[in-house]
Amino acid sequence: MLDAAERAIRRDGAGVSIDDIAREAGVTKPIVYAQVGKRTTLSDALAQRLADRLVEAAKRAIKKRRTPRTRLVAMIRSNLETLAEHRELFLFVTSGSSEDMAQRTLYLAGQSAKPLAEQTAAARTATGRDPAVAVAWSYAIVGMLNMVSLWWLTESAEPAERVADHIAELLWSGLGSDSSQGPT
Amino acid sequence: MLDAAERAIRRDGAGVSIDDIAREAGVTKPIVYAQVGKRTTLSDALAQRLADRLVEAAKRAIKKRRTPRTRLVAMIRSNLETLAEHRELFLFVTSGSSEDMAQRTLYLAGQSAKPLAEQTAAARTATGRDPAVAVAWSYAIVGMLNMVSLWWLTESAEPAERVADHIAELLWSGLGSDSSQGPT
DNA sequence: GTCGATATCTTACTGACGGTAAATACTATG
DNA sequence: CATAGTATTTACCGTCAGTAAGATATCGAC
Repeated sequence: MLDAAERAIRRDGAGVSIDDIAREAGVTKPIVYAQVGKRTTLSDALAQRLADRLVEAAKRAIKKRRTPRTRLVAMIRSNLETLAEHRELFLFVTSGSSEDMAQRTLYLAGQSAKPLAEQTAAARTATGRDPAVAVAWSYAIVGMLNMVSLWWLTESAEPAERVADHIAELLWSGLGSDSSQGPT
Repeated sequence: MLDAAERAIRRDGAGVSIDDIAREAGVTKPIVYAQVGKRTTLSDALAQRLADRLVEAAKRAIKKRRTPRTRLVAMIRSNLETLAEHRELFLFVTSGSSEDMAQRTLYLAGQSAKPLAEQTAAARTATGRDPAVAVAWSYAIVGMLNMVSLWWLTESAEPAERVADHIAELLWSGLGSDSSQGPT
């Protein structure tokens, strides 16, 4: 059923109607409602699947790399490519009106961010630094990746590799690595 | 008229209907359509205003600071507080279904990001480094700020000051400042 | 095999909303 | 007062989320 929903989204775009999804699943609307609840519930479930895939792909991607820096590049690139593969699904789960979208976006972000946060907290604790930044950092990184992905998917012609390199440099070395610059 | 729309959004939330906006403006629906066009046009116009305010507030905030690093903290904090002040408006312009929301989110981001991008490019050119990263970095930073703001507005109880400090540290020094960590 | 009960699916409906066309009130000019 | 033209409203259409009532199938009892 969720698979059918994904097929319908892939075919008809993020603005697909429940009726379309039902048709794609070979049933009628009330069946969809009985199985997955209202639209927001469906979105939540699909967001969960997407988050799982992102985390899964990231894990697979960084397994081959050895240094933290190359792992970072691999993770970013994996994120770009996974979202490119599920473009409409990504738009579907991040759309939806008002309060609800905020909740779901945060949930999606939170799922992706949790591994990052745990590890960042552990690493900082291990080196005797404040782990309190971990949660904020995780959301920051996920938000960054989401926006960059959206931009890359929609407006950029650069290869994923290049974009991933750029973002990794920012994320790894920061703006301060050249001390003469900063926001004006 | 746009002011009335903002009042309606503030009062009734991001899911406000055009009829509500018209009522708030003391007119009827077709007048709204005649003056600002369809819902997406309205959203675009309000996104522009919000972007202007963000840039304006950021400029004001960093004027008092001297070092790049403190300017960065001030900019982030200004972003958090400005979006907190316009929470519902922020949710309104970043919602909306499907393809359309992507366009507008990118536009909003692009507006906020433009000053950042120009300056980053200039600074990097001045120090003999590749300025090609500038555009990607701008979107990255804006996405980061948006997500952190959303999280902070919705789920965090920490003061803006602390969050701004955390994010500034990430953005200024990067993940690599302690070389033992990195994504797993 | 037939009848009745229960679970399952579908058709049909409601309410809300975005967007627009037709109707109406208003104003200016002769 | 009449008429032309404009501003505004009322009334409408199509679409869609969500649900209730009706139809159909399944299964047990006799």
